[in-house]
Amino acid sequence: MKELPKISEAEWEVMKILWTRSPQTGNEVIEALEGQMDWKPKTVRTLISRLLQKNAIAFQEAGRTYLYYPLVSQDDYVQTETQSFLKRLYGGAVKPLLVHFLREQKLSSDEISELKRILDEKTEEGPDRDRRKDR
Amino acid sequence: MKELPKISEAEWEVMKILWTRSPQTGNEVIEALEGQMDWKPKTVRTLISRLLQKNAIAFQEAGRTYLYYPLVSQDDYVQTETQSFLKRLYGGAVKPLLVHFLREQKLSSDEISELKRILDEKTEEGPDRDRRKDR
DNA sequence: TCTATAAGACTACATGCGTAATCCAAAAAT
DNA sequence: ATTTTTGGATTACGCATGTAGTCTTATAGA
Repeated sequence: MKELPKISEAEWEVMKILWTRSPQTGNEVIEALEGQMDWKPKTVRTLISRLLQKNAIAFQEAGRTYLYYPLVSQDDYVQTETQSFLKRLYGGAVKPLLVHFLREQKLSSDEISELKRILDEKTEEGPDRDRRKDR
Repeated sequence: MKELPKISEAEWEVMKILWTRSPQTGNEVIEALEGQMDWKPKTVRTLISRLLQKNAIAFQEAGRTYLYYPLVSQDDYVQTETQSFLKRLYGGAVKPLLVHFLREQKLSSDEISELKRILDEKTEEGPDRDRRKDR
């Protein structure tokens, strides 16, 4: 697995914009964030520059301006971040977190059904079979 | 809910030590982290000082030295951090995270059973009842 | 009693981050 | 052709963080 660049919280907002649609010009990104983040345009451009340096995004030139697009997938990111989050707070153990959430969170009956269904699938699959290679 | 001080990653390691046992002297904390974190003693003391400033911990004087203890509970912390993590990565929606984990993670059959049991409890409880006051 | 030690206080310094402003060159407007 | 505008590049600056080192003062040892 390649090294994913560290994306800060503010940078993350920019990434989200580019993940939902890309490529986009700087101005488009700025507009998309407007009203939502209360950042000056220059601030957004700074974030874009930093994401470029980190190789989290890239651009194609389109005449006088650039069209930016992500180089890392949101999925990879969420995956990695979640992993390190878990490690930090729950010592890497997933179950305590799951228990915590299943207990604490409001879930609709539909959601509960869906979760149960997923658990059922896992049961059938054979819970203790060697699944090392399955992803 | 009171404002929890922000605890950095390095500081978190110190907190973990104090959460598992307290109060402890600086040296005890330093020893506890030794071999585990590869920090110079002074580094640990800096972290302790910062945690003091942030009111994350406090101390009682014990003769020539201090006995440190946490002022915030690990539970509160994990709770808050998890909340903001979720908001950041999953837009606050718990279900996608649960789905993600139930799918991706290795869980033993025992664990699966336990999770199902918890879901069953929630079902009985009446999924859409107003549970605002239940914690 | 004088001195060495060591705990805690204070200082240090590079890097990352949030939050921009200024500079520069090319395109657009006049 | 000259001026204005505007994207993008560069620079700014304070605070947090990781990672310590130095200073000070009160005990513990000689």
